[in-house]
Amino acid sequence: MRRLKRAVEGKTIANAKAIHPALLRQFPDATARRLRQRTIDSVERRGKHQLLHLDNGATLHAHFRMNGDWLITSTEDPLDRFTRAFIELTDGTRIELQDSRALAALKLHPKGEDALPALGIEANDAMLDAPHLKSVLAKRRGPIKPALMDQKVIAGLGNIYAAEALWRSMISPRAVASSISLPRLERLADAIGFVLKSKNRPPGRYTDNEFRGRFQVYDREGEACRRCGTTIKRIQQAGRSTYFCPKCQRS
DNA sequence: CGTATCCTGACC
DNA sequence: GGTCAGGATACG
Repeated sequence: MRRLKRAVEGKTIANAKAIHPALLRQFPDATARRLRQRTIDSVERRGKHQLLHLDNGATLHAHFRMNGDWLITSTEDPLDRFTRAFIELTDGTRIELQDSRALAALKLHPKGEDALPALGIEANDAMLDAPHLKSVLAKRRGPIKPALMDQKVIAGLGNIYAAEALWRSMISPRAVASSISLPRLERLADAIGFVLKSKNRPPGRYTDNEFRGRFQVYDREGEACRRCGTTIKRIQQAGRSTYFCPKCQRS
């Protein structure tokens, strides 16, 4: 999002296009054409959502989902093999929505229309503390790990960092969300802040092989817990893999 | 609440 | 060929 911001803020769109059926459904040519000659006033992030605010009050909403990323290129460059949509600016900059699985969201919202779903507190907000967690988790019946990944509970936390935060705070991913004690929620809130700090996470994407194994539990099934040596386990929760240490993460 | 679904690619 | 993948949503 920061790279996007640097590349497009204050610039004017020359052309835009989706080039994959899944993207075209949400961003048809008629919509793409409406972006022409619009200036991008600002780029904003909310949770995992990116909002490009245009000079006519409309908002272009982008969400990478699983695999998405922005490629910043030039209009002279050939399109990347996995580019599913792109926006070209009048200065020759092109931003490509690179998304092999084509699961990303790209949608233009006219002025006045809400581009965002309901979202909880930002994962990196200093106001995210134990009392806040207590109140948003109070009426959840299920386990904590899926609750942490619910964007209405916390905006911006996903599968990796939910697992990392639970490992750091020594809380079982299966712990019932509503019945976690305040002291443990305090550890959890601190852990969320910690694991998201840039100095505590890999500088690249986790699939960039050189950055794997940089997590404490995520994707470490069968390896030794870095705290107690116990073998890291993988379970399924809400259809997603959860990695955790069965010994030092307690319910 | 969990599950199926949207997609394609990497890896076994 | 099967399994898994950083996410969200519609549905039961």
